[in-house]
Formats: sequence, C-alpha cells, structure tokens
Amino acid sequence: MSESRVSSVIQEWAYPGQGHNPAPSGHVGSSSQLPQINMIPYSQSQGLVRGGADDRMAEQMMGLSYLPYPSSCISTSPSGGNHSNQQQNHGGDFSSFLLPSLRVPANKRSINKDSPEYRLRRERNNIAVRKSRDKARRRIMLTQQKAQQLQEENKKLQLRIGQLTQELDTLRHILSQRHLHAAEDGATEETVI
Amino acid sequence: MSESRVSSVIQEWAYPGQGHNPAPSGHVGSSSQLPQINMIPYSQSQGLVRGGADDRMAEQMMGLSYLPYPSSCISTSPSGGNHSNQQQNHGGDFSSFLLPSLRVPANKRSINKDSPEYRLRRERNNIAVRKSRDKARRRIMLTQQKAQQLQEENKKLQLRIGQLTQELDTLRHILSQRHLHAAEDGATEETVI
DNA sequence: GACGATTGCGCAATTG
DNA sequence: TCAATTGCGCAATCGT
Repeated sequence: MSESRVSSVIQEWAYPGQGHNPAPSGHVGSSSQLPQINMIPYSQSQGLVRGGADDRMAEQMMGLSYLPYPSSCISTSPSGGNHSNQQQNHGGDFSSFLLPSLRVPANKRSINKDSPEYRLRRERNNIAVRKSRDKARRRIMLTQQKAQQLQEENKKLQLRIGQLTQELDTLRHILSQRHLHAAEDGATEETVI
Repeated sequence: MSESRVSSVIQEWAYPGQGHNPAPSGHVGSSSQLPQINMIPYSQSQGLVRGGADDRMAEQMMGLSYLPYPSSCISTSPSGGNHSNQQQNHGGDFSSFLLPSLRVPANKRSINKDSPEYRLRRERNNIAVRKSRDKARRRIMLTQQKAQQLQEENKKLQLRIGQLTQELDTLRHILSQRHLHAAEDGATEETVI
C-alpha cells in the first residue's frame, strides 16, 4: 500500500493489484508441474520475466525469452490441440511425489468439460478475462496519453524557463550598468569635494 | 510511413506497426465468419474496440465489451476445447456464399493438425507471439518509466520557474526603487537649482 | 505466396 | 467460492 506512491495514474498503472504476484504457472500445456521459483512481479522486473519454468530462466534473463521452448516443454499432444486434454494428466500421475500445493487437487481431477458447471465457470472466467484485458488496454492508453501530455507540458515549461532566464539576464545587465554609473557618480562627487 | 510522427518513444508506442490495422477477425472460435466492419485501430480508438463481430459493436462502444457474448457467438463445441476442431468447419461449408476475402481459402481447408508442417508453423507462430508480447511488455514498461521521468522533470521545471519568477520580481522591485530614487534626486536637484 | 508480427480470444493456474 | 490477473497457444490478419 505505501510504496512511496507518486500519487499518479502512472504508479497506479505499474502496480495494478498492489503487488500482485504473477507466479508464472510454468506454461502448463501438457508438460510439467515444475516447482515455481521466479516470483518477481512482471511490473517490477526488467520486463523480461515471463515463463517461469526454471530451465528457461537463463534465456529469459538474457532477453531471449521468445526463443523456442525446449521440446520437452512444448505441448505436442497428439491431435486435438493443447486444450483438449482432459484435466492435465501430464502423461502420468506424479501428484503423490509433489508438495500438496503443487499436485492437482483431488476435487479437480474429475472435471467433465462437457458439464454445465464447467461451461459456466469457463464462461464466467472468459468474461472476467475480457473485462480485465479491457481494463489493461485502458490503462495503457491512459499512460500513453499521460506521457504525451507531460511531454508537451515539458516543452512549454522549458520555453518558459528560457524566457524567464533571458529576462533575468536583461535585468541583471541593466542593474549592473546602473551600479557602474552610480559608482562613477559617487567617485566624481568625492573627488569634487 | 509519414503519419506526422512526433519523433518520440511514446508515439512509436502508439503505432507499433506504422498504422497496423488489427482487423478484428471476428472471434473465430468455432462459430462464424462474420463480415468485418470495425476497422479502427485499437491505438486510435477510445480503447474499447476489441472484438469485431458487428452484433457486438454496440456493447463495445458502451464500454461493456466484457459482457457475455451472445451464446450464438460463443464457442460451445462439444468436448475437445475450442481449438480442437478440425480446420473450422463451422458445421457446414458456406464459403461459396461469402466474398472471396471472407471464405476459407481452399488451400487452408485440408490442414492436418498432426502434420509436421502444421506443427512447424504453429511453433514458429508461438515463438513470434512470445517475441511480440515481450516487445509489447517492454514498450509498456518504457512508457511507464518515460511518464514517470517526465512527471519528475515537470516538477523540477515548475520549481525552477518559481525560482526564476521570484528572482525576476526581486530585480524588478529593486529597479523600480532605483527609478524612484533617481527621479527623486532629479526632482530635488531641479528644485535646488 | 511465404513468413514474421500483431491481435483477440479461450483455457488453466494462480491470486486475493 | 468467485472475480481478477497472467502466461500461453491458436487462428486470423497485416505487412513485407
């Protein structure tokens, strides 16, 4: 909450959910449930952290995160697309070897993708996703506009500073001249007396 | 090419592909090949144009684009996920009734999703997508940082303007005083003489 | 036409 | 439990 906020839309932009942690989720196509290490929020990182499987960290840090994933991580499920797999079997049930927080919950294992409940949940999530993305798009647009306004304002301010500086120089010059004259007058007066 | 560019990172941000036209694509899950009308680039719109199916335009313009799609537009394919359908049959071949630019090209109709060519194209596109999104993320971060820097610089400039203004007032005051004294001296001299 | 770049979208995982 | 966020793959489209 108190992250030395700048009281600006821009800061609000950078931290949408007040430090929400993406927790990469490890690109779950039909591959793994790898332990998640990379916990740096995207908005705080240098913009290169995306995936999360630890064997891709090096590439990500080097700015090459868009290179092809190792084939072992790519969803190459036999026909049907990566989303047609029934509840992420990942080829076998190794849940018992994983921490409770990482293994597939028992109540999630028997999801019928044709069930009305599933479709209802999916549809609700789809709506939420669209809403969230619209929000993000608006945030981006606002930030752009803000930046542009600031840039224009900056230009005007610089111009104003130039004007003021020049005016100051002029006045200073005038004053120094008067100082000179005043000094001369004083000198002559003294010599006269 | 020559869109009256502002020669700024910000403008570069707003027009990534020099006026690239998203051409909404009409949310092709397994539903329609609706005529595309909405040709406003996202970056030029008010941030609400997303879909493109004309029967959703009203909602989008009202800022309610995240509301549920009409069920007729929602991918409710029977099991297998929306991407597992074989090359968008859409339940029937009405291509001959559509304009050439809207109908599914003949050479696209016999895509074998298991073929190495398809997988190769998909993998290439996935890489391109990751790359593009990384780029977008970096752009966003840059715009944020830019806006923040501009805001800070703005503050400093305003401060400087305040200083200069005050200095100017001081000098002006001094000058007016000297003018006064000079006038007084002149007056006394005249009276004396 | 081929190919990379963008974009909208749905899915799944995760967060709050 | 549920909405919000996020990464990802897919398909359509654009531009070269």
